[in-house]
Amino acid sequence: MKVPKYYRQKVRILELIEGERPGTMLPTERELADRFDTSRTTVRQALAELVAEGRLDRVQGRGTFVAEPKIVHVRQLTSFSEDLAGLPTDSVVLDLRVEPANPEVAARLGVDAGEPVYRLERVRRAGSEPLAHETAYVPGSLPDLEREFTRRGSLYETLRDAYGQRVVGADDEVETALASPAEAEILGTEVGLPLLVIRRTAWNRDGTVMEWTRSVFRGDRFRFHARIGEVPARV
Amino acid sequence: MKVPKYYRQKVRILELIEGERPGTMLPTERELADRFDTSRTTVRQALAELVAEGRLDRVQGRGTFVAEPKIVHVRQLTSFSEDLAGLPTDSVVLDLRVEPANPEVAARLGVDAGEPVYRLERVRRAGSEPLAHETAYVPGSLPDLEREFTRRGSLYETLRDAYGQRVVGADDEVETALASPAEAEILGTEVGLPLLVIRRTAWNRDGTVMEWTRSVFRGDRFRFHARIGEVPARV
DNA sequence: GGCTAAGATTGGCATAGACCAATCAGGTTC
DNA sequence: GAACCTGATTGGTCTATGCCAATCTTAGCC
Repeated sequence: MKVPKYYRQKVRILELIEGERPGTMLPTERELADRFDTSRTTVRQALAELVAEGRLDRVQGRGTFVAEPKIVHVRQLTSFSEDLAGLPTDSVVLDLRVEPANPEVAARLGVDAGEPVYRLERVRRAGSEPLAHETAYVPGSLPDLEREFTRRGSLYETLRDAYGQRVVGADDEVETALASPAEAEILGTEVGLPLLVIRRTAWNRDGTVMEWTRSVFRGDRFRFHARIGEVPARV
Repeated sequence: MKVPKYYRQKVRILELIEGERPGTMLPTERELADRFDTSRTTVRQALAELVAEGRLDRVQGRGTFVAEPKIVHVRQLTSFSEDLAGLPTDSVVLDLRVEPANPEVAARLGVDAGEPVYRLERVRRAGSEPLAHETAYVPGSLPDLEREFTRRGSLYETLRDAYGQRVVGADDEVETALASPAEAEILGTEVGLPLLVIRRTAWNRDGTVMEWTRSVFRGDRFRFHARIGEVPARV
């Protein structure tokens, strides 16, 4: 099995930070290159993967540091509630408006292209750091949505309490992607880092699609939980 | 918003392959660098991300080609059946043996460290390409497991039919990771490409943990489905 | 004491180039 | 005709280097 040279440096760096507390500073890139007798380019490739895995943080002008472990568990996949396990959460609305459905949105929502739909764009935060960028599309007529939603904060709660629409099922599609410059900016991460993209279609009792949402999560900071079937008797 | 130069080349390459059929060959890296008036290094960085996203395939000595779209949908997250949607599937057993539980496995299975557990290592294939590498740990005493399992092929089916143990619930943890040389070799992919790692804990009616499995999927080829709640009335 | 300017340090980005390894096409040899 | 060799082509890996941008430290000044 061929092991690239940068990968061996990666292993050595892992040994170096083994047991170190988050926030501990690593030697500079130039020093690591010197110490490992290789080029700075190769060292940077090793560091880049460790950053992508959430093991290190790099800050221009300051240095490279041991990162906090991935601790945030999201149970987005498992329930219809919109909150996270444990951490205090808030969500910042970037945009809420009505617009004509583009072909993809129309297909997902089961309406005609061009039909007006609500578009809600948010940034979810856990603690103080950005967690996800979400864009939700909702069909139908929801008078005063902005006011009702602002009052409650939760989309599902608003749909249920203000409009009598209850989500009873959903289909999630999960895949990996890489951060574009726009996504990197919103999520406070770097271009090219791995993301988790989740597309959710949710329906009510009639089988009518109530919502289609595309969520983008930082892959280096978060981990997802999905519980299916019966809850264990103990625990 | 800062857009790195390689990212602009990435967009240009996407335009270049827009509408091209899978298998179409791109210009060589040296030619792209020349045409875009940049260095081969920068072009390669753009190509690397497109490969990681599953848009391109690169083969040393042959060239760079438009990849098949991510078509394989896996519904691992949604059910206890072990098969995939659509494609013919098989699984190759790499190893099946009894070994003492290491601390992590013991904690997940709820047994003491050092206790003997079954360890089943497989490669799942969809069509002819490797899909996932799975290592399952099963506690308890399952006499003749190898024979029973070989006869049926499915672990859940074997546990149910041969040992009267039925899985009624599971907890999945999903996160991104990067391919190690060993994983890249098994999955037929490249070192450093994004993967999806799913760790499943499954229990029976008593709440006893029956299985703990770590699965590693290629992020560039596959997409996951999870259905929760009620199935829609129509569709 | 507090502000500012200058310099050093650190990571970020892009380049040019050398050499290796796999592949393929064409010619040669048997 | 089949097998083999050879050279050209293509992607794979690594190096060395230059300059930019953010940050921190220090010295100087008021």
